[in-house]
Amino acid sequence: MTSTMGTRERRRSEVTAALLAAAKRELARTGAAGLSVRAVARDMDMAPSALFRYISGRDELLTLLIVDAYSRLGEHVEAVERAVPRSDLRGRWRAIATSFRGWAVANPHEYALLYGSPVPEYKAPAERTNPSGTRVTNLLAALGMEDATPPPRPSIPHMPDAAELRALAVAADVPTMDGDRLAAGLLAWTALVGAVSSELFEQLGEPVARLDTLFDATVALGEWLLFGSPRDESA
Amino acid sequence: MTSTMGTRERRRSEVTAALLAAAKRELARTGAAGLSVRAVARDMDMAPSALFRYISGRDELLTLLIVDAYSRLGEHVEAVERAVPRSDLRGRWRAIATSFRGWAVANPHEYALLYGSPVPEYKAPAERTNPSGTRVTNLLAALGMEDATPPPRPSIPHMPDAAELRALAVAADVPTMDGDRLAAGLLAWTALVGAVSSELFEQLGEPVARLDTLFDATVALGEWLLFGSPRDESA
DNA sequence: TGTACATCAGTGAACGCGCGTTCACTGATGTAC
DNA sequence: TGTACATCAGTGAACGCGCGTTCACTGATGTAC
Repeated sequence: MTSTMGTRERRRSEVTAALLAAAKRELARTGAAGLSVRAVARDMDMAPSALFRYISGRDELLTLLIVDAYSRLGEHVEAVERAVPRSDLRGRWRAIATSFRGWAVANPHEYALLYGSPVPEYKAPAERTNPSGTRVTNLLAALGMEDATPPPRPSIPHMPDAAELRALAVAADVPTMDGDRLAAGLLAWTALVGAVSSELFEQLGEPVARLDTLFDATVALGEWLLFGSPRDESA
Repeated sequence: MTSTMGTRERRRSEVTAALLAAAKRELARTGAAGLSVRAVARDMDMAPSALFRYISGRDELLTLLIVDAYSRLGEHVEAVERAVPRSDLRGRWRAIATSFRGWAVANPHEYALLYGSPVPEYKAPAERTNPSGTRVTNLLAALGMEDATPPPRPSIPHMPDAAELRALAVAADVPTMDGDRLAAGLLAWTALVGAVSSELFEQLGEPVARLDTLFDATVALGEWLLFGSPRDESA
């Protein structure tokens, strides 16, 4: 009988959806640090106290927003990546990187919530944020696992030694991935985050405002880290 | 007669210093978003209204903190870099990168203020933050200018074409630097920021908590971007 | 050196504001018979 | 189908709080003669 919903049940899910929508509008307006229960209530034309029937407090509002943002980001990146032929590993990386940036630029406050400074006095509950929070990096991990060829790229000098990398692979939950490839993936990922954060948080100053070029270079760098020079493929 | 200061003048500079010190304590305690004039006054055992003799309002408090943080970061990185022999360009890069991270880890809230999400409703006045805000990147730029050898490293595939890079060099205020080197410097820089932000903002999840290894790899990557493989030097 | 006046630092009360959260309430929806 | 009671959603007033900023004030420091 879950197909027919009573008035109450239907209304409850409607209000829950409206609450999330209003919270997202508020987030886009003021950013995470300024988010307030009362402002969300105002946006919904409801009494502030009413929201406590749906959330336990301000912290849960933040958690809701984080989970939603991770989910929408994951959805977006997955969809773009899915459109690339499975065998085109390099293209899949490029799709991940560019769609990640695209979403961030379109949703700057959400991006800041996920990848910017932590909100003071708030600690996200890992058991709720983890499932959606790892979707993008999971795509990267899958890429690394599918690439069956032995590490093809010239080793970066002074790369941490194999033992440490093996320990890292185990710790990162991909114990069968070889260490070099894992390190390459993590490097590509942090470089990507750094490029997007630098762009969005406006740290590079006006001169470098048009960053498409720099971003292209970041994508190329990641591709090289993951798969080596294209020339190497024929070899 | 600037050598002798009257009671007023001396007291004024004492209080100004105490104000900055108190603001820094508050920043370390609550983070930038929660910073308040009243809390700083409380820390100084003064009436909140008294502070308005020294600052124009909350925004100036933030500006003061930003300038101070950039200055101390710059001081720290410059000091460490200065201790490396001028001819050891690779060592100078490594000194910049590791001391940058070291300062960030020791001063997480300051780092977040400079390189994390922007504070909502606050726009830093560029004319005040620029001089100190560019000290670290200036060190990098100097490094690039001193390295007289032609771009020694294997070109990263799909690197943006020369014309775009030339435009970027002009825009970035180092018109005489060749484009490849500039792109390499910017990549190394954003990768560094990404590695440090990922670590400090705890985005990589518990498993990868011990990140020394990953950071070493980031430094190695930057070195390779800037100077190529060590083998190339003999060639 | 002494006096009269001007400048300035710091106080304390007050302003209006928005915040998170609690609580007794009313009216509508659901359930048992 | 109709009635009696239970459950639940939403209201509105209230709580105590911290915030930024203004303002009239007092008492100390500096200046002119």
